[in-house]
Amino acid sequence: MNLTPPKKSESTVTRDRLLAAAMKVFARDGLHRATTRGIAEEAGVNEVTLFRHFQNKEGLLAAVMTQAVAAQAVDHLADEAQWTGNLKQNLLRFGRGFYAMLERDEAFIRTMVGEAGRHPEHAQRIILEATRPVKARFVANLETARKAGKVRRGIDLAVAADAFTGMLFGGMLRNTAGCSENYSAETYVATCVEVFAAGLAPVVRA
Amino acid sequence: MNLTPPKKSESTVTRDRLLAAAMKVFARDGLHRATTRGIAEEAGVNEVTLFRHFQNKEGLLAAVMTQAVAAQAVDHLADEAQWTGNLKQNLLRFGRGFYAMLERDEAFIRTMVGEAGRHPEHAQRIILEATRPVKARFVANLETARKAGKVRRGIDLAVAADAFTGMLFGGMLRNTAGCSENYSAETYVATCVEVFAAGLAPVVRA
DNA sequence: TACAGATGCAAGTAAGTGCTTACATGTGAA
DNA sequence: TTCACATGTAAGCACTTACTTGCATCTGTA
Repeated sequence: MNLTPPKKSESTVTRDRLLAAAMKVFARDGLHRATTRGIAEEAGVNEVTLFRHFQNKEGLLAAVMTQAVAAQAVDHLADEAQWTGNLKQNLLRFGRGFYAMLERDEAFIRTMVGEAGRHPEHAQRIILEATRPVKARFVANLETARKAGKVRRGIDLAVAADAFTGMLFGGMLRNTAGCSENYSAETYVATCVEVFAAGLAPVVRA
Repeated sequence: MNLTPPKKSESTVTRDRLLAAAMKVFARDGLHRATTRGIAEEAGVNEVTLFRHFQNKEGLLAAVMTQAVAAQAVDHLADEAQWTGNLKQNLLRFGRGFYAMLERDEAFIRTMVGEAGRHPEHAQRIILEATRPVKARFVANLETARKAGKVRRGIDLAVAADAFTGMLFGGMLRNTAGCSENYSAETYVATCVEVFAAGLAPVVRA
């Protein structure tokens, strides 16, 4: 059997198309329901070519995961250069951007959540690597705000940051499932920011 | 037909064992990966018996969903009888109970999240029916607290309630995936409560 | 031109899947 | 006993899936 992966520049085009198609089909149909035939068809490529590039379906999945991490690139969301003015405005801008990103990748995120129990190491790596830089900057910005006296003490800001993103995350899953009654996604994000900002605000003493 | 069958027939026992096994295997392997053979084996029942009770795999899934809603029964979590004392303590008790429930049903919840895009009507129904009573009471309690002057105005408490549970939900998904660094689930819940309670607290004027 | 790597195409294999059919066994009630 | 009913056993069908093999075709380069 010939296992040597092709590695010329022309083949990388095919490889990329396969990766994009796999990402799409995996997200749409789930990891198990997705078929190599369907992925090859989506890529406009022969199924055999798929196996020539990635030895098997699992290899393809691993490549998709690895690429997905690099493709996220949402660092700008927490860019400290933009973190001026009052805390609430910053949280609102960050929250909106973060939520929009979650909504855009909803399908893929859902399958990741569902399959995380079956592929713990993959899921853990992808989540950590994809969110680490954003989270680090977000936390740093919160701590800067604290030094400026805009955030009270007594709260672990790393945990609070997870609480904030988790709030948006859980809300997005609920909203996109059609389980939010009588309010929009924007309302949800705004409420999250309102409560979170007030929750971090320094205590006013009479 | 016979109107009074108080005796639990043998058939009902088999049916319940199949439902329990299906719930377990669906949660463990995912809806598609789960096989009728595997479910029957888990139930200690012949595969043919499965098809005699539920016409097909989809019928079994529907029955599992229907039963899952009834099996939740976590209304007590937001029981107003317990909502005395200060708001933060109540939120902490509610939050801990809610989070524990999420953690207990993690596997099933994950597959539901993952499959929600493929079974929108089922997922929506199960989420709404399972969470509606809890949410209704939770919101009612928050509004009672507001009337007592413990919660500020200008916030839609129904949305805020979703934000709180969403925060716990998102955190549970992250924690159980091993993506929370350096802190425990209890710390997470406590931080959520700390921030949320402060976020709802009335504004103190100097 | 000659060659090598990348792809397409046709066909097939082994395994697994949902689901069915036919028949035998046990049990409780009339 | 007799009989209906729930279940077990064995076998199989029609289909899908991951993956393989062999060979033809194209394309860029030396």
